[in-house]
Order: sequence, then structure tokens, then C-alpha cells
Amino acid sequence: MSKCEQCIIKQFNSLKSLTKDELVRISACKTSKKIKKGEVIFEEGEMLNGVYCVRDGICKLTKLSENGKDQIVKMVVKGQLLGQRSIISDEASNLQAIALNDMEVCFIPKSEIIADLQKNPKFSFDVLKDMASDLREADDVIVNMAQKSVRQRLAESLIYIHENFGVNPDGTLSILLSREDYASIVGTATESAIRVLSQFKKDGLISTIGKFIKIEDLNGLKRIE
Amino acid sequence: MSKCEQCIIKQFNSLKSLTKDELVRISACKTSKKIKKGEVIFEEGEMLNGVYCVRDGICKLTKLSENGKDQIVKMVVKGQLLGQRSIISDEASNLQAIALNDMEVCFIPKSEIIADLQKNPKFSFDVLKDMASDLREADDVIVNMAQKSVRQRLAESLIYIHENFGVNPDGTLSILLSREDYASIVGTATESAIRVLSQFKKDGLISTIGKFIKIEDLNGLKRIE
DNA sequence: CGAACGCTTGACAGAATTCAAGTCTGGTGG
DNA sequence: CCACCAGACTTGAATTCTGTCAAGCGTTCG
Repeated sequence: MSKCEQCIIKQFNSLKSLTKDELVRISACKTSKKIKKGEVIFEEGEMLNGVYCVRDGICKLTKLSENGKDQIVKMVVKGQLLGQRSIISDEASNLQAIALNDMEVCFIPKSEIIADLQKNPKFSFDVLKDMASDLREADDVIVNMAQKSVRQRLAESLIYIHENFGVNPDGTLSILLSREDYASIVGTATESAIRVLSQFKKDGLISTIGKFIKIEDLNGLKRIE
Repeated sequence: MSKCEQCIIKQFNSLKSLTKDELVRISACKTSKKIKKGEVIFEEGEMLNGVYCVRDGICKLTKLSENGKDQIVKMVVKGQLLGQRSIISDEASNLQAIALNDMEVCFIPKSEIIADLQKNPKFSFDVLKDMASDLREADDVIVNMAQKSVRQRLAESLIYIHENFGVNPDGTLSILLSREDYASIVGTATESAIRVLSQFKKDGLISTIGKFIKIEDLNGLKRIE
């Protein structure tokens, strides 16, 4: 099993603020795990007893709304942590995590994280910054959901994925999502999402290569109102 | 000027985790401020150089969306802190704060808060918990905005206000909001909010006493789908 | 008193959901 | 190998929801 203190992934999250000693200690009790596409990492309402550090792959965090539909609240990619919130508030998770492709994660027990939060103010402050940034993003999502049309929201989601999760060599979005996933991101019916995507394609804003989506006119998408 | 170490308001927020010495030091450099209804506490994009501790009154945190409409993202009441997020991430505020009634707040300079965050892990952990709780609430709002109808959202907002901000002796909601504010909470046109409220009234779910709203059938509101 | 503002209602257009087909695809079992 | 099936995808049509524009009412405040 590889060692945390040598892992480059930690450069991208708050674990970078831990001392070498702390990393060695965590490394000793962490467990590595492979998760297959579609597999559930944790359920809504489940008590987490640790956090996950995503070494590879992508997952979606969803919440079941009262009308029975899943809403994708956030997507977590390589380099990010998963589950800090539930650990910190010491409550059951309010979200479900599902792998969108094959993943590799490290599981770090709750006790270790809590101990470091209490002892290492730099680490604690870094986590604080992460959460502040999450909150700011959440505010943006709230405003978009509340004020914009399905068409606008879908356009912005495509742009977000393009800019944050990157593209394949042929220019297609590196993340492969089903139509249902897209609908679940913008909070609409699957048919509505499909219709809007068809329209984007007809307008030359996007194209499809196999199941993948390629953005052809980024500025055109940005101009949608 | 009153002293922080004797202030009971601090019992309701993370400041309760500060030591007596820290409170004395903060007390020495804080400034007390009265803010009138409708007054802006800080603007979106403004650099905050401290946090506000709300001693009395209520304010709304809004964000201007690209289509020019304000969205109410959160309401902050007596006992809560205002502006931690911007201080922590050291960025301009992403929200505007406006008093909904006459307020009394204490302003604590950024340097003091940051110093205490670095030195007092208990305080820092408490702030972390606050933000974790804010994030969870934000997730709920996202799902509601994305998946529910204007009618449902308005019903839930009324319930939220009723349960979290309390009622006057005659049973009316203690917070007085304009129709435009209600529209801005659920993210809809003012006319739409008015129409839904009228319908609620016609259905006997709510009544109005002067400008105040009184919930007549809480379970009825909860049953709306 | 008049102007300004918030509140209310009507009418209509456009957006979005729902239900109901039908197509395409990859995988499975014969 | 091929037929077939399940699931994802696509499109159409009817219905419902929501935003917008327009008009009128009531209150407050100068």
C-alpha cells in the first residue's frame, strides 16, 4: 500500500497542511479501495466513520427530494475529499455518493481526522477554507436554480463541466453522463434535458461523438439567456 | 459600551468557545452599531474587514443574478454571525446584507477573528460546525429550488419562517416581509408569489392581520405537493 | 391633494411536465 | 451467429405552470 506522505494527490486538498508525522500516522491506518462505476460509496442517512480522499475517478453527490427524484448537488473529482461535512457535524450524511466511473479512494478513519483538526490549526483552517469555498459555490447554484431557465442551467452546467473537469483528446467532455444525470444536475425531467440538448446540437453549440458530448461553440453557450 | 464577556448573545454562536481573555481582548476593539430597517450592511463584492455579531434584529443575504433579480439566499437573526465566510476565504463578499428591521450589531475586526481561529482550536472547530450546518441547509435549498413548484417552495418558506423565527403574541409571523421579499426567497416573479399567497388565504391555510401573515393550518401547508 | 409605492387581479404567451409512442443500442441466451 | 430483450434515448401532443404586461386599488407620506 502506498504512503500518504508521498502521495501527490494530497497537494490538491487540505491534507497538504498536515505535518509529515501526521501523514505517516494517517498512512498507517488508512485503507485503499477500488470502487466500480455505478457503485454506491455511501448512502443518504448513513453514518460515516471517516473521510474519503479521491485518488482517481469522479463521483456524484445526490439528494433524494420528497417527490422521489434525485438531485445532483455536487460532483467530486480526483484530489478532493469526500465526507468532511458529516464528520465535522457528527451527523448522518445528508447526501448519497455514487461513482460515475471507476474510482480509487483512500479511506481515513474519523478519529484521525478529528484528532488532527483539534491539534493542527493550519489543517483546520484549510478545511475551513474549503468549506467556505463550497458554500460560495452553493450560493451560486441556489441563485441559478431559482432564477434561470432549464436551457440556461443546462448551458452553464456544460460549461462548468468543460472548464472544471476537462476534455478528452478529441475535445469531448471527459466525464460521461447519461441524459438522466444531466436532468438531475439541472433539476428537470429527463425529456426536458434531452429536448434542450437536441436544440443545442441543432444550433451547432454542441455535437456528439458516440456517447460523448463535445462543445463546439463555448461562447455561444455562454451567450444563452 | 457593553462587554463581550458578559454578553448573552454569544451563547448562540461560536464565540462561546472563546476564553475569557480572548473575549476581553475582542471586547476592547469591537464597535457597536445600530442599523435601520432597509439599510445595507455590506454590498456584494465589498471587502469585509471583520464579522458582525447580530445582537438584535434580522437581515437578509441576497445575491444579484445575471438577469437582474435579487435572490434571498439566507436570513440571519439575533445570535448569529455575519461575514465569517468572506473573512475566512479572504475574498470579497459574494452576498449583500440588508436589514429587514432595526438591528443592533457588534463589529469585530478581521485580525482578531483570524488570530483566534489560528490559536484556539475549539473556536475554530465550532466555526467549522457552523459552516457544515450552513452547507447542509444550502443542499436542502438547492434541491427544493430545483425540484419543487413555486407553490411548494412558498409553503415551505412560510413553515421555515414560522418554525425558525417565531411568532408574535397574536400568532402572526414575527418577521414582516414584503411580497417582493417572498418572491425573492422562492425565486419567482412578485405577481406569482402574490397569486400563491392569495390562494393559500382562500384555502384557509393562512390569514392576514394587517400586513402580517398568520399560519392557520400548518399541517395543511406541510401537505402541499 | 397628488405622487409613489406596494398590493391585487386578468389575460396571454412561452416554458416545462407528463404521458405516450417509437427508435436505437448493447448485451444475453439459444 | 442471430433474435430478442431491457434500457437508454428521442419525439409528439396535450396539459399545467410560470412569467410578463397591463390595469386598477389602497395606503402612506410629503
